[in-house]
Amino acid sequence: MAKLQKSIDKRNALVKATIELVNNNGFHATPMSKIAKMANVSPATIYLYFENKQDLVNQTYIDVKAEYTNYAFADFDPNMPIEEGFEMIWKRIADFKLNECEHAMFLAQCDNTPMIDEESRQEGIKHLQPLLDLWERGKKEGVIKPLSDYILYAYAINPLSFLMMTQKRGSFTLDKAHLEEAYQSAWSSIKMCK
Amino acid sequence: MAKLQKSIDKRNALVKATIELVNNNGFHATPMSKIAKMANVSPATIYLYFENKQDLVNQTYIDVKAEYTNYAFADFDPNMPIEEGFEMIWKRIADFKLNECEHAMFLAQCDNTPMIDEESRQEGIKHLQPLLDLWERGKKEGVIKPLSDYILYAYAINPLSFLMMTQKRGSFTLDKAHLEEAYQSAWSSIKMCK
DNA sequence: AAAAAAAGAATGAACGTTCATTTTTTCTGT
DNA sequence: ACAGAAAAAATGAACGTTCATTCTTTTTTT
Repeated sequence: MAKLQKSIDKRNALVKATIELVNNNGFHATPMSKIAKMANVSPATIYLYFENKQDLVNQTYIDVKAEYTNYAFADFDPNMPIEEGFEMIWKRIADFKLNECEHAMFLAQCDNTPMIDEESRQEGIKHLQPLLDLWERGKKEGVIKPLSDYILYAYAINPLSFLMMTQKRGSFTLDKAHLEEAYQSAWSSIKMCK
Repeated sequence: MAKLQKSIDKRNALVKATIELVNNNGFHATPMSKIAKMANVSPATIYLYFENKQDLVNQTYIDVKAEYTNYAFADFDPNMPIEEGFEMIWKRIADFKLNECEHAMFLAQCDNTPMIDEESRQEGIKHLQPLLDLWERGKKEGVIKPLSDYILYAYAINPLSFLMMTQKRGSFTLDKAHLEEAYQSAWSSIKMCK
């Protein structure tokens, strides 16, 4: 176990360094040598844990995506009432984007860039299923508008990425009150009107 | 004029090649030599038109951003009624993201990446003023929710970027009906409820 | 003929990756 | 429990390649 533990620590340090450097400099300006230095490791050691640079960034993406969805669904129970479940998930996602914003920024960069392999991208999407299931149920119950999942995501969830990004750029800070406003906008854009 | 024209043609070809290559391969995988080849120009010639690679990508960004806002506000008149003006701008933006989606994708990539200088980013934001002015007027008239411009943009405009991206990835196509639904979601997320 | 624009080849630096070696960990027999 | 052999992990230096940029020459325009 001691041996395995050490390996995991090193792998995590490499993933962490990748996130930080890609966030600050972009993929195009983060050489393996810098990643190694930041993780306190020799460049050659990276290749004991990852096949090559592409594999490192793919695996980092999948790791962070999994962390994101675990965080989002941590307290969620598929039997909850629709609105309650949605609010819980939405607020967990908002928390993630604000508290773990290094990780959220990394995902935003990956999602708009050809820097991740298509295969890893697909892998990352899978974990979102509970939210899609909730929407499906909501549509059947007549609580959620009968729109494509993509449109629902675009209006209910994706705006948080934009807000996180502008906040990170310093032009604007998202306080408690803003967050409640944003939640109301999100919910009202997907709920069935009475 | 012949000379000037020729120069402009060459500059445009370089900008166009940059957009196409960065879209398909990412900034990290588009060398100057490929840009030159695609523009039918020697690598050395790039440096007659641009200081260096960073300058080329900054200028490309500003060019595309200006094209975007020109397109968005082409038929807009600041004296229009709020809702009519918003609908016009929104639909022009939607058109741009669907018809000029190479350019829209390039902007999406730039906006979530540290590949553009902060100065050029600021330069690109300026042209959005007419929309902010419209919202300001809407808030005064009690037609638009009194929210921060960033939140309004996040819910009313930004979802289009996400939809364009997923459409480009082929998972989904945004038809006329979808577009009308999306517009209704956008408007209902920012309009004052009666 | 002079000036400007463009070209291809050249340059030095930086990159991703691998190689030969050293260090650390694990295993074995006593 | 422990010496020491075997295996595994880690390293720094080195390799070949590719890159952004520049230099010198050629071509085109004035």
